[in-house]
Amino acid sequence: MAGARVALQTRLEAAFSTFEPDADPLVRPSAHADYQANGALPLAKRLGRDPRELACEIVGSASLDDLCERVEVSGPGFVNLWLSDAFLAGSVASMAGDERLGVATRADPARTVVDYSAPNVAKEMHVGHLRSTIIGDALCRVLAFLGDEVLRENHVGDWGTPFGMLIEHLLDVGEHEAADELSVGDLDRFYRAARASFDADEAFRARSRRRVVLLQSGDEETRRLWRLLVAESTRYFDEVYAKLGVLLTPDDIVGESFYNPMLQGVVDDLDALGLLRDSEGARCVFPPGFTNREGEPLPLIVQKSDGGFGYAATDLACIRDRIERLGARRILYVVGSPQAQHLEMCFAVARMAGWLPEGVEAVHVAFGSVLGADHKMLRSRAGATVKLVDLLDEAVERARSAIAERARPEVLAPTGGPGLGGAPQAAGARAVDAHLSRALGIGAVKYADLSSDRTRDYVFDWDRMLSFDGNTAPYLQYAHARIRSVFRRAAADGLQDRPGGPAAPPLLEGPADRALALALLGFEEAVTDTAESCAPSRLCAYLYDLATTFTGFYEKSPILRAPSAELRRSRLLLARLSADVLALGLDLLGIEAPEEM
RNA sequence: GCCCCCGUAGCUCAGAGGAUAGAGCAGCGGUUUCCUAAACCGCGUGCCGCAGGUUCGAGUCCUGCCGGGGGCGCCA
Repeated sequence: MAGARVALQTRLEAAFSTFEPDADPLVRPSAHADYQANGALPLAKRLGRDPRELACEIVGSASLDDLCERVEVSGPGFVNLWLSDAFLAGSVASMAGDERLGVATRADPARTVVDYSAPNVAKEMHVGHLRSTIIGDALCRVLAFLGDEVLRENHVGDWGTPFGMLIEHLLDVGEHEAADELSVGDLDRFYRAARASFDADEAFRARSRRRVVLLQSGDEETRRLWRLLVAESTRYFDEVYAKLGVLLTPDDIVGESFYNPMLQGVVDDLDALGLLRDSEGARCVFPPGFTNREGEPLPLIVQKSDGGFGYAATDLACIRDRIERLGARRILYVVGSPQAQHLEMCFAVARMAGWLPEGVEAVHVAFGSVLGADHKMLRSRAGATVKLVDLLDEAVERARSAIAERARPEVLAPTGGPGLGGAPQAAGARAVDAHLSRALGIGAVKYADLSSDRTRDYVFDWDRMLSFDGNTAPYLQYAHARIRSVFRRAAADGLQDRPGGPAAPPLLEGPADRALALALLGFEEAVTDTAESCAPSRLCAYLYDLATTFTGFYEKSPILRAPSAELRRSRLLLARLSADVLALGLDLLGIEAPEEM
């Protein structure tokens, strides 16, 4: 089944094509009708016809009778379309009878690599990793739901010159002590201490440089120490991912070290293709169209003047590997916008080398920075970068206290009472279900990130994201929980909302019921649109619109107290489907939808 | 200096070349014998940064400027 807009578009395309092949009817949601088609105006211009007259002819030749109850040409040549209740109700019924809620899988699923998160070994995860992780994870879920074969790739920074320093520091601290420190998650302290030794101590610097050489040359003991750093960090990342509730697992990690053996081949092959040039001792490719501050061609440095490989070499090896070995047809890089030029250059060079062939897409899914209330890059009060775990813990804590302040008694966990081994509670504090706090707090952080246009910077604001009003996770979660509560009540009253077999169409009496049906039918397009634009904010906007439309329905159309049994059944169907769409939509964003709040 | 992104209500943000530019917050006022009031309803706002251009039609596309952010050779 297709969404309502797509159905109208398809029918009108047939009518338009008799006047001009491939003319686009431009069907859009409308304030003046259910939908409007704007395509007659530009077509009339092209054909040199009177637009209103042409619109009337098109409407006359279009077969819309089974979809629309009313079609009207308006103004200079807009075509206003009102769906028939029969079509609306039938579409809702078939959506309700479908496990995928009417969202078809793609006709041409693509093997898609999603490169996201990318923390660094032995370094703290900070808010910069937050956006990549959240956005990338939502895209993975949406694409997988649409049937794409999604390969999650966590391009962890686990290689390079800093590892000489880190390993030497590891030895200074002692392996076991260092492992403890790393697993506790105080990675900044570890890294800073290593850095401090490196900056202050000439002997340490010399050791570090020797250690890098040992690491590169495959010295077994050095490799063992390196693996120790990687393993402890991986465990730490995994804890953060569990806290965040994202799909990433240790199996998704393909660190920079993985590409190390391929780097010489990248350089050699670029050389053989005649793309390499020496510049100030470095070996570079100069893709056309990129210039530096003097207006001279800008190099992509693949091999540094000291013989080491630059990160560009790794990124090129990576693109190559993803296409040749993994068979990717699409690669999404969920990486901050500052890296736009670097990625564009890598893509350009990969195309020049033939590694990124026609028909394979490499996309920079760029995102802006997280800003504090002062509109500057988000920092802690002390001015340091904000640790991601601290931020997540604060989110859960803030959600917990918001719930304790306002929640109804039944969602508060039973208090264990003193002396039962639980932590003593502050005076007046009420115990709150930990899972609910987590669902709300983490959901709020994720939704705040996903709901705004990812290319823009966004202002991080606890009060706004945790508000139960406006375009927030708690609002959507509440809308969902409230619907579920209707069904708990229905069950308690012995009402069965879902008889076996396919659902009978709803009745759609009254504007609120009808508006809800119309909103529900927009789900498929919201999902496909999100996938196509790699913009989770589209799905957020849809879900918020659905939730507000449902709320209008909830206020105006009594469900359990509907005047007739038939109307009650109809409204239960609409309510059930609304809750299911909200839950599935939130799930595609990686956000939990608690049954009760 | 060059390149990229962004400028929409007091604030945070939506806006698919289409009709009268929309939400939420904040402010004021209302709604609970009623399925979750963590909700809902009502009330006001706009030189869509500025100036040109393309178009039947521009917040949306193009050019220039102004303002903010970022990038611009061996860090990733």
